[in-house]
Amino acid sequence: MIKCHLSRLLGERKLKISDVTRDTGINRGTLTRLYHETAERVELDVLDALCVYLNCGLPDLLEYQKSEQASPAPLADSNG
Amino acid sequence: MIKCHLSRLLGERKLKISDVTRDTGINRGTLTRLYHETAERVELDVLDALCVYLNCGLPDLLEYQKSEQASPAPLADSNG
DNA sequence: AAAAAATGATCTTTAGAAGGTCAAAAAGGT
DNA sequence: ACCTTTTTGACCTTCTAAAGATCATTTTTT
Repeated sequence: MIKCHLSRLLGERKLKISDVTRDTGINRGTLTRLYHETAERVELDVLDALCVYLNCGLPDLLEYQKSEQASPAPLADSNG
Repeated sequence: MIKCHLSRLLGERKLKISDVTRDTGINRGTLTRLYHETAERVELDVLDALCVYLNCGLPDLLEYQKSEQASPAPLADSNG
């Protein structure tokens, strides 16, 4: 699954959602969804603006947490 | 800006867009947009499925390239 | 306690992914 | 070379969730 660490990042910096909205122009509803991890999509512009604003990399904001590998990566040069 | 390295990842693995569509169920149009970096949004489920399928982390797929950033402490007395 | 600010909830609008189809381009086989 | 199959790009319609706005509640500040 994809984890969003916006709440942690804001907490560490003692920032409020309203601060981020005010300073970046990102919609408050969007930030709220990311904060509470209820967002299902994200605009790349938003990711970019958050990385700029928080001065962090994408991995700090979004993390892929491997749960289980259902199917291994396919081999390309054996067949096909 | 946010760079998407799907084309590189597929190239390295000698995979075609059609392979990914077939194996992951991700919409071909979505993959095409990510491949050509014309996507403006992305579903978190898609990122997750791609990381699982390509057995890679999010940073391998999406990269934040710092270009310019907001200055937290602008200079007032510079002699420009 | 009052005022201001921040947040959660919800509604409508808008943008773009999902899903499908068609034609052109590659790839494969005879 | 030819023909067939697969892949891909382009386009259209449908559907979903972010954008934008507003209201009520909660929290913070004075």
